[in-house]
Amino acid sequence: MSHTVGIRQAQKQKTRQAFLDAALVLLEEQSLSSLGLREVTRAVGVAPTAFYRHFRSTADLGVALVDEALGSLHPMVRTTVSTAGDSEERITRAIELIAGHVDAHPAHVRFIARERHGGVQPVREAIRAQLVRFAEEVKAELAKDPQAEGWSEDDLLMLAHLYVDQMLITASLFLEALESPEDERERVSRLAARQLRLISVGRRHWLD
Amino acid sequence: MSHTVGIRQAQKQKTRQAFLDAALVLLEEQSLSSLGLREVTRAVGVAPTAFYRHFRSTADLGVALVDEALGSLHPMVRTTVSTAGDSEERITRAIELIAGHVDAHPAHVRFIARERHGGVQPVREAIRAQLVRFAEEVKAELAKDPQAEGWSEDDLLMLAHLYVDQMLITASLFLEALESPEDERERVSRLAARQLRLISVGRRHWLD
DNA sequence: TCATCCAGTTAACAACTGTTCTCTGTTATT
DNA sequence: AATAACAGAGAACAGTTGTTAACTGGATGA
Repeated sequence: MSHTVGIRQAQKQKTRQAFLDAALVLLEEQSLSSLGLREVTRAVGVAPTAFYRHFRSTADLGVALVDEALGSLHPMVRTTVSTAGDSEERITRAIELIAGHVDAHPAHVRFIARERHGGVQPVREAIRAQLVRFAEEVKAELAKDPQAEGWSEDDLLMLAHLYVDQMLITASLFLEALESPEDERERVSRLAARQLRLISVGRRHWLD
Repeated sequence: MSHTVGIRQAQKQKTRQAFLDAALVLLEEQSLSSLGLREVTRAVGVAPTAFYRHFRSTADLGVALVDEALGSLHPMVRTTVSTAGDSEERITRAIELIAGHVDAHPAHVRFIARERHGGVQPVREAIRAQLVRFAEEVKAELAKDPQAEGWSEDDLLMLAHLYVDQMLITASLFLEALESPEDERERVSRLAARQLRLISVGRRHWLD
C-alpha cells in the first residue's frame, strides 16, 4: 500500500522520536504526571505548539512510550523462557538476559517500573495490558515443557504471572544497582537466581 | 519528660495531620512529584505559607506519609507470618489480612505502590528502608519455624524478600479490584493463594 | 502581669504552565 | 504549474506555581 516513506513523514517521525527520547531522559528524575508539555518541547528544541502535531497530551506520549519500552522487551521474554538446557542453566541465562537488557535500556525499564502504578490511568492500563500479554506468552512457552503435564490452564497462567512479576522485580533491582560496583550487582544476581530456583522447586513438586 | 501536650502543639499536630490526609486524597489521581504545595494548602483550607511550618517541601511530606503508611502496616506483617496452623490455613489467613488492610487503608497502599519506584528519591529510599526492615522481621519469624532447620541466613532473607514482594503485589491487585464486583476479588484471592502455595511447596523441598 | 514565642495570614514577586489563533514555508497532489 | 496539505513558529491569554518578607494574635513561661 504505502511504498515511499516521503521526506515529509520521515521528518515527522524523526521529530516524534525526538519527543520520546527527550521525555525518557526527563522521566529519569520525575514521574509522568509531573512532566510538562513545554518541558519536553524545550528539551527537543522546538516550539511548544509543535507538541500537538504528535500527541494529544503528555498522557498520550506516555502510552506511546509504553509501546516502545515493552515492544523492545518482547523478544527478551520469549528467549528467556524458551531457552534450552537444564533448570539451573536456564536460570543463569535468564538473569543474564535481564541484566543485559537493563544495561542496554535503563530508561525504558525505569519508566515501566515507575508508571506501572503511576498517576496516569491510561498509561497504567497500557502497561497492564502488555504485561497480561507477556504472561500469556510465557504460559504458552511453559505449556510446551514436558514438566507442564497435568497442570491446569489456571495454574499455568498463575505461574506465568509469578515469572513476569519476578522478572520486573529483578529488573528493578538491577536498575538500582546500575551505578554500584560490580560486587553489588553480583549480589543481586545471586539473590534473583535463588528466588527463581525456589520457584522452580515449587514448580517441580506442584503436583504432589 | 514532656507531660502536658499543650493546646498549641495539639493544634499544630492537628493541622499537620490535615496536611497528610489531604495529600493522600490528592495522591489518588497523581504522583507525588506533581503534587503542588499550594494544591495541598488549598485542600486543607489554609494559607500556602502555612505549609512551611510543617514541611520543608512536598518531598518531605512524602517521607512523613511513608512513615504513616508503613507504620500502620507493621502489625499486619508480624501477624501475617507468625499465624499458627498448617500451611494452607496460614495462606488463607494471610490473604484475608492483606485484603482487609487494603479495604481499610486503600490510599496508603496506593501511595506505597506508586512511590516505591516513583520520581522522588528521598521517598523511594524511605520506602526501601522500611521494606528492608519488613524483610528482616519476616526473616526472624521464619527462623522460628521448625521448617527453617538447615537453612542458611542468606536463604532465609531471600525467602523473606520473596514474601514481602509477593505481599505488595497481592495488595496492589486487591487495590485494582477495590471497585470491582465480589467475584473479581475472589479471583484475585485464589490467584494469590496459589502463588503463595507454590512458594510454600518450593520452601518445603528447598533442601532436597 | 508582661515579654516571648510561633502557627497561620496577607501581599507581592518572577517564572512557569496548557491552550488558542494566526501565520510561514516546504512537501505532496493534481 | 497551480493547489492543497501540514509540520512547525510566533505571540498572546489567563492561571498557576514556589518562595520571600513583614505582620497578627493567641498560647506560653518567667
